[in-house]
Amino acid sequence: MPSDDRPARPGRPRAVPNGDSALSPRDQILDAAAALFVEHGISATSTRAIAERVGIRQASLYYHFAGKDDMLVELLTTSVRPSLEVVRGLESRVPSSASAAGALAALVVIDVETLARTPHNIGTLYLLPEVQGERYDGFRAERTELQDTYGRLGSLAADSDVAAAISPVRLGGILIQLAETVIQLRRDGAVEDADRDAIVATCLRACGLDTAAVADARREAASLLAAVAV
Amino acid sequence: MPSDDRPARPGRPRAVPNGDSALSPRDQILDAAAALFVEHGISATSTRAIAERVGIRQASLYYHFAGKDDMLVELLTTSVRPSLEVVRGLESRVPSSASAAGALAALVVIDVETLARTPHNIGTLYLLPEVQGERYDGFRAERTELQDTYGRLGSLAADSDVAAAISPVRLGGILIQLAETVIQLRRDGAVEDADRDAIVATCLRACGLDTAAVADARREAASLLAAVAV
DNA sequence: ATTATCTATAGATCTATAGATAATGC
DNA sequence: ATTATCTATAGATCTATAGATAATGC
Repeated sequence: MPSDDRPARPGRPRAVPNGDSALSPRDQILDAAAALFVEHGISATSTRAIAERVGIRQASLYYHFAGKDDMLVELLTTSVRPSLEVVRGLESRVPSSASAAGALAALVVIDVETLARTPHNIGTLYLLPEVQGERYDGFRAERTELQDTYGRLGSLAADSDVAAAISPVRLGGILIQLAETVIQLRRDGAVEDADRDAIVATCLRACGLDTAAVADARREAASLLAAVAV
Repeated sequence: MPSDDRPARPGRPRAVPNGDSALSPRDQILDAAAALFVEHGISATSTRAIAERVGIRQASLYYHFAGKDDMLVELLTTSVRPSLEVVRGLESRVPSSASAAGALAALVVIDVETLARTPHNIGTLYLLPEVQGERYDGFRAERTELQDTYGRLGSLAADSDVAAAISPVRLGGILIQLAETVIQLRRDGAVEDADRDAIVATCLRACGLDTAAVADARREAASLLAAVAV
């Protein structure tokens, strides 16, 4: 059996031995905090509960984090960062090498995919009242940047009737909300391909694209993403 | 001045006199709890904080409610109930006296309006993790009924391409989420007519309706609502 | 010596109950 | 007598710090 005892790190051993997590203690804590924050909320999660889930004593958390807030900040950033990075690359290609509709479709695909894969569905954390405090302005700014991109691409992609009726800011709010539908879906159960497809298509239709235009945009998105792919 | 001293009720007077609220003590408590739950979350709101906001002592809450849970249940129900009632009346008119698209438009208008007017934006409470517990099954069932109605009306109203691509359940999830965009908008600031219009139009477009069909549905919704009006 | 944990605990809550009290209403 | 409040408080947390300890690494 390949029971490799990973390079034992210095420090007093845990009262309850580590189990087999390959994660650093820091990441073990973040993972436990994420699961509990999502399930019970932030204030309802005690530092003791987090520690218990990790398998260490409550006080030991403070060696790694200043407190729950500190953990939260790190969790929040991981939940937008990936979309944001792809997005920054994407927008620069419009309209020279990509249509706005194609780029929007790609954005939605990426964002939905990121949210669908996020550990413990931490996208839900954004909805919690604690996160509305100034303490998290930095994170909210990143999310706003994402929303603005939705607004810009959406307005560019929009059919003239939609563009006339809905301002970019409003459209951005609606589109990001649509993409985030996936968060709610995950709450209720598994997210299937058909769910993702439905969300992407709805975002495009929200901009006034018809069935043919939707199909075109998706095709374009697929190749765009293949080009940017990791 | 019409400073009518409302019929003084029996009971020991408050240490800090009532101010001028026309609400019953029970409703004063609900109102304070709503504001604090929305702003800080449920667990982060102490019974002491609620009492303080009302202007009574912490222990006095327990004369009216068994605890925070008890208040929450009541708040949640007020936030769906109104939409639900109108909705039950609405659906029965399809397709005899109303088209599905017209009825869907009416549903969205009502729901958005209800959420836009709800005191302290208590629609946000639904998003909190505490509400996912079984304790609130009853409430969640009502919300599911609303979602199902969105799914049924949406699928009936849908253009054949959309109907083929998106199942009623999924469509219901997407549409209710769209309507609830108004909750997020309220978080950021005032909700304007243009916001409501944008949401209603987007729901219809999500079903594959084009500009002309959207306009028709809205017109129909207006007269439907006039007929059901309070 | 450094690192990562541990044990112990102070101080600050927070919830919910017991029992007293100050009004009204009969 | 009934009602709606009050005061006081027990018991259960919960957070964050101080200081000890058991490893590794030099």
